Amino acid sequence: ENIFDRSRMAPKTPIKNEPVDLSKQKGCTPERNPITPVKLTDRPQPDPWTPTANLKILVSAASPDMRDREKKKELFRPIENSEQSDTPDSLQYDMVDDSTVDEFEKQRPSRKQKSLGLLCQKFLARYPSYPLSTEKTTISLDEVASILGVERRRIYDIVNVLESLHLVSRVAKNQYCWHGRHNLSQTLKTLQEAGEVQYGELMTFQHKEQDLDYKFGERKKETIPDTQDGPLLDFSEPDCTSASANSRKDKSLRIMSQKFVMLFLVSKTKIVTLDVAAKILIEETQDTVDHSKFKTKVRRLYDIANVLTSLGLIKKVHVTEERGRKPAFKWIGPVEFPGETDEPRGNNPTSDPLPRTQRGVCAPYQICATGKQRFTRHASFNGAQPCEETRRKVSSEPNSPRQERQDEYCSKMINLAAVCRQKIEEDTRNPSTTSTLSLLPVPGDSDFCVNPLPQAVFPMVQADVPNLALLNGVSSQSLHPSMPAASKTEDGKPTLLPSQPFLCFPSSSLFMFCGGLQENNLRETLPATGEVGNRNAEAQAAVPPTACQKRSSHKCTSPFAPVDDEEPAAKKQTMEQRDVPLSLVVPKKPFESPKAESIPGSGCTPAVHLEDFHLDLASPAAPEAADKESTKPLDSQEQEKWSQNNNPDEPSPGKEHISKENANQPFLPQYLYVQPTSGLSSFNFLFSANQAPGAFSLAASQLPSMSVPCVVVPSAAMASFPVVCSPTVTGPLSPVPDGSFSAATSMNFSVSGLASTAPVFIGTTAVVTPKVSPTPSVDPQQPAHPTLHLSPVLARSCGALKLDSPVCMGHPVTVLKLQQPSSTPLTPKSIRPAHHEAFFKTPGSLGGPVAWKKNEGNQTRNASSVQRRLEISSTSPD
DNA sequence: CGATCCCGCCACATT
DNA sequence: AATGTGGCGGGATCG
Repeated sequence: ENIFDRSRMAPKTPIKNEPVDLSKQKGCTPERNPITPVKLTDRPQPDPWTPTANLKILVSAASPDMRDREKKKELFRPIENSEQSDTPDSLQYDMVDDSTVDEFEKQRPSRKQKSLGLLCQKFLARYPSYPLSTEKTTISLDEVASILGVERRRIYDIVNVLESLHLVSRVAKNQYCWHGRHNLSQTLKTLQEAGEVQYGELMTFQHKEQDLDYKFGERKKETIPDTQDGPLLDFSEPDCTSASANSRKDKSLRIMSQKFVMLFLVSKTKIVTLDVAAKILIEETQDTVDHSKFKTKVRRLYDIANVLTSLGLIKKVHVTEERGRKPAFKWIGPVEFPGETDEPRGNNPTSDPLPRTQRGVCAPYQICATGKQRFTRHASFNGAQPCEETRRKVSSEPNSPRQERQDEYCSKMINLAAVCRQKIEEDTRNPSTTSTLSLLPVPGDSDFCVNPLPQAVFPMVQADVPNLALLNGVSSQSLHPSMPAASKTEDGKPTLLPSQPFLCFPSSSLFMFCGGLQENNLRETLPATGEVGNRNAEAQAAVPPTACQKRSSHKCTSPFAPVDDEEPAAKKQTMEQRDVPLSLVVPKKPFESPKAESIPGSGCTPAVHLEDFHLDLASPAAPEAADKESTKPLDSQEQEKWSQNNNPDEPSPGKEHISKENANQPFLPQYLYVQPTSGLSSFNFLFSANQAPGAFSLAASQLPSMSVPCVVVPSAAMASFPVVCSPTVTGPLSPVPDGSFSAATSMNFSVSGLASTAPVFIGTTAVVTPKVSPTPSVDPQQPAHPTLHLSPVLARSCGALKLDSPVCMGHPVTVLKLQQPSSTPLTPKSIRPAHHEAFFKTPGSLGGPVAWKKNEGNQTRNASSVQRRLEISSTSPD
């Protein structure tokens, strides 16, 4: 019976009758040419076309499932088919199915069948990924909607996302022009650049939010205003802006989509959790508060993610945390965008793939090519903003400025940090998942957007708290104890990253460092490992190669020394190039690297990585360790550079300031420092801010590597220490080998200085999985990739550390031991239990713990995760 | 029960 | 005013 109906229906009438979508769609389309389909509903359809029709209706009404099945079937059809032919055919199929269906009832694919992702696939199947330039394909929304059998609304969802990536552009009223992926890389590149910049802003916002939240209204300052501008503007972008016309509406989906993509591109790890993304995206909303809002954002993100997934740009993964697993998405699309530097952004008509003309309209969506322009507005930052160019050039830039920015910058950093952390956490949680972040890998290019700004940051922070910083990771430990070891692998394996320079911060405050990791570094790291391993065996934590901090370097300088500003651009550049990885040194002793040991190393690879982040905290006594690290000589050159830059800074200021509150000096801009809130005081995190999207694909993909470098510094200790930055730098470009060494060296370097004090450095460990390494990235020597992976450090261990001395972590570095390790009792509790909270807080948040708590309550989300970990870590320590 | 996310109301934009 | 767009969130479904 059904069959009949359908057959008939299809051709003839549209489905009015049926409530069911299916029918409508199919049937309708044809008739409806007029584009917008009217709702079926409109007509209530009294008469059933056929007897069967009635049945159908009944059925559908009765059992949604049934309907679903039908739909499913439709869906099932090969996409290709679906295109045109479908319509009619589909009916048939359905019919057939129906009969069978009953049987199948169980299945009821329904919902899934209707998923946006599937719909998107069908949609995409209709058009060539790389259409000939000559042909322009126009897409009629109505047509597509009818063909695909969905409401137009759904098509908008898809198209909006595609438009954000410039795969399509809107030409007119129901018309879109299909561009295909020709420009995708450019777009991504642009987004990446813009992302760096923007993020900062966003991040800021977040801070605010947090702060705000818990605080009473103290909003901090200025920030607020910015918020708005920031993000949105970007999109609006420079060129296109023209129209600012688009009003606000533009925003959402399209912008959200771009931002979401940016997050991926910016993050070292290519993984972004939904909640993190939502938070970031909410930025605008300073309020955040609403839970509902968050929910809504997440919903939208799912929509976007579905489309991106269909495009093959991301994939779903889960990051397991202590609490549970969190949904996350991993970027699987291209990471680097070679060639085109700044391509002509949309501006050039010529190049621009998209038809600019229309653009006016589109414009908003477009991304600003480079963030630069946008920056203008950011200018406030002070020129700091480095667009890519700037960054790159950093040298040119005057860094100095910035105080103002600092704040902003800081905030940004923080945000990033938060993000990173989460990622890390995530990774840690589920090592298995893979999710890791790959941080390091930042490509040389990756610059840190922020960098420039940074200097100021520190000052703000200051709060200080005492103790150490932790990394999350902890939880992971609990999960897999073994893990830790892995990270280390100490054996020197690759894990360590050689290159990173260290930073030490005294004070409690958090700092952000930025280090870009460069590829080179990464690579380098590998080689280094051996050395590293030597040093400390495990310890090595420090070494994370990757970190490149180009910027950081200068930043560092600036911060430290008042001088910063002065820095010669040139230096900066150099520095940048070199990136210094930060390495943190942690007190080594403790660990014996339980982890490492435990893990035989390589074996664990992936998992390990995840865990990676552990910090060693073991003994305060670190100095020795430091020494070890230091052992290696870096490339002199690089070091020198650093030294130049850094040195000045470091020496003096670091210590003091930090210790104090002043902190004006921002160290490395590149990293984020998170000041502990009162509660947490103990930990400080540093995250590399760098976007470094560049990370190339790591081989790792499999592995989750985190790129994020995190550093935790115990505040207390810090004071005593001078800041050390190891400039490890390896030239980014440079020679690989050097790199490795350099890293090491850097470490050494720092150490030496520190040693006396016995500061601790913590490096995030970058663990590389041996296996992983395979990615041949470049030179064999540089197994680098692997290096990329950082291992998260465990917080607890940190905790321990903090006690004694300050710790510095270099993000790229691997941390060596982390947690658990035997010796260290990591348990934080002993150390300072209270503090964890602070962890992620933004500097602003300094406020007492209390405030913090509030936050939790309110926004659990933001902080919560981190905090949780912390807590957990503390508790869990194994 | 949390994660997903379909569905479509309805406001705002455009014609 | 009609129609195009698309924000938004209830609530169903999945896992």
